This record gives sequence, C-alpha cells and structure tokens, in this order.
Amino acid sequence: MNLGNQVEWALHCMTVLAGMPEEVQVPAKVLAEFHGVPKEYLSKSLQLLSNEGLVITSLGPKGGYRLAKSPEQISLLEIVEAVEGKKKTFNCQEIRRNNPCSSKKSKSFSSVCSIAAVMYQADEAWRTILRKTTLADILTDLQKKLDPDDVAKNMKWFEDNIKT
Amino acid sequence: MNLGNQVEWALHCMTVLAGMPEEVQVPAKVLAEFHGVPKEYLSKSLQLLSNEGLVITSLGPKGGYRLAKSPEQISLLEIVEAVEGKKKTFNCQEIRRNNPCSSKKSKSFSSVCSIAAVMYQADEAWRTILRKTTLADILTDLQKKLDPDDVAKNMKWFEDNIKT
DNA sequence: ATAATTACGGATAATAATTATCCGTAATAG
DNA sequence: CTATTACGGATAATTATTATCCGTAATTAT
Repeated sequence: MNLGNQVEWALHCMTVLAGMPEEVQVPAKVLAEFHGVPKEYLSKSLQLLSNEGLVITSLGPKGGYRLAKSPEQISLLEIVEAVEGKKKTFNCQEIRRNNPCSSKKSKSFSSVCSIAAVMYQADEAWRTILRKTTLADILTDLQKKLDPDDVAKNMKWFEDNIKT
Repeated sequence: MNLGNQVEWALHCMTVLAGMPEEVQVPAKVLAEFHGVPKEYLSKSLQLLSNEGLVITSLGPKGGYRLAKSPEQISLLEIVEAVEGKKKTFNCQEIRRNNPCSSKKSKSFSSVCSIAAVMYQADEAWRTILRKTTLADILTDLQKKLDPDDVAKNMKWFEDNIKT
C-alpha cells in the first residue's frame, strides 16, 4: 500500500500556493520546475485539484493556479482525496460469502464483515489526522523550520519566474 | 492507495485458524477452498505469515497451518505487515530538495519535511488501530454476529475436509 | 521402500495501476 | 495576431499486483 507521487507533489504545490500573496497566479510550469518534477504529469494532479474546487485557474499569459480558499480552510485530506480518489484503503471483497457451506444470504452476513470493520476504522483514523491538519498548520510549521534566507530566495525566484 | 487482496485473505485465514482447536492443522488447500481464492497464490501469503512467525507449519499429510501464538497475542498489524511489508504508506521523495534556489544541504532541510511529518502521523494512526486490535477481538465480534448454525456447519465442513 | 500429501521457494506470465509524454482545443493577455 | 496558459484525450512506458507452474524436501501411512 503506497500513496502515489502525485499526492506528494500536490501537497507541496498547495503549500507553495498557500505561501503566496493571494492574487498571485502560479503556472504549472513554474511549480514543476520548482519541485523538479515533470510538468505534463504534474498538470494532471493540478487539474484534479481544480476539479475538486481547491484551486482557481486562469488561462493565457499571466494565467496559472491560486488557492480557492484560505489555507485555514483547506485540509490535507481534501488534497489527498482530490488526487488519490475517495476510495477506502481497504477494499473488502466479501470473501466470507465464498464460504462453501452457508448461503450467501445467511444472516451471518447481514452486518459488515468484522475484519473489514476494523480496517475501515483504521482507514478513518488515518483520514482524521489528514482532515484536521490544514495548509495553515503546514505553513506554521515551515515558518519554524525554514531558514528565512531560503524563504526570501524562494520568493525572489518565484517573482523572477512568474510572468507579470 | 489500496491494500492488496492478499491482506484480506491473510486476515480471514488467520481468523479461521484462531477459531480452530489449538492442535488442528489446516492445509492451504482447505483455506483456499473455504475462501474461494486461488490456492497457489494464497500459499504465498501463508508463507509470509510463516516467515514472520505468526503461524507454525508442518509438512506431509496431516500437515498445514496453525497459529504460533494465542489469538490475544496476534494483532492485525502483525498480519498486515507480514503480508504487505513494513514500509510507510507515504514514501517521501524529498522533492523539497529539488528547489532550484537553495542548497540541498540547507539547514531548512535538516528536520523532517513538514508534509511528510503529517503523513507519517496519519500512517501511525492507522497502524495504531491495527496494533491494538487482536484476532481475539475479531473472534469476539464474530461470535455476536454469526448464526450459530453457520458456525456449526463451518466446523463440520473443516472436519470433513481436513485429513486426520 | 513406496506412494501420497504437504510447505516452500524459484521462475515465469498475465493483468492492472502508476507514471509519463504528446497533442489538439479553447481562453486570455499583450 | 502571437505567445502563453489550462484542459482533456490518447497513448506509451514502467512498475506493481495477481496468478500459475514446477522442483525440492519433509512427513505420514501403507
């Protein structure tokens, strides 16, 4: 079980956007170059974020991506689910019903499989952490960890690379 | 992100073994038929469980699998990790280091990536649920849900299908 | 001894998911 | 009118998952 790279990329992109002044639009090309990932493929993730209404896009020169909501209002779960989909991490195949000696419709099977129930509970615990963490939390944490010089250099780099 | 079917199969097999009298050895063939899954492939999972010391095996006619510990002592996490491996669900690629305008060894990167930290926290929350749930808990839950008639039929079926 | 049955592990193949690229379309700014 | 951008469809390459096959060694009963 492994989350795809797209999730990591999307989370980092959203963090970058969260750190930008509100009105700035960052094109996919710039986000890709900043993170050292392939632009075409990253675009797919960004489009998924757009589909889910987490970012606002605009076309043409000066176009690009910006957050659709404030960082406080965007949870990591929304981002992960936008890119990865909303399916549970455990996909119960109901193999208990393959049991050769009781009817598939036995009342033994009327409630959710005991094993699946625990797996769903674990899945939900995972989601709960992601749901209660917002981009604002990430920014706060980064502020403590990042070298202010690096932050300044980054902002300068974005200024230089975004058409205005 | 999705757990493989092998995990589901292994969990069900371990549950079956947990419900057996201690001395009974259940062959892979019987476990596969009971769950309606391919025997050869299921064997791979069972061997992983064996490698991790969760089951004891014996060869020859009358051979098969039985639990290596009591159901109270076997957590679902052990089973999941035996089959799925112990890698975290989030595989941080450290793309922050691809940043074109700060050294890869900047002190900004000395602590764990803020995003990865949350993902690891979520991963750990998932594992915590699985770690604290044992096969005994599953059995208890099943006892409430299963039709006693079905249980009796199942035990009969295993008696008939296990060489003694 | 011999035959039947079992776990085990290596090799291989088939299928599905992930990762990645390419290109045409529509919108927008200068 | 040109350059630039997001978007989505099509396709390909790579990797992971699912599955099968077979030889070996151990064990049981005949």
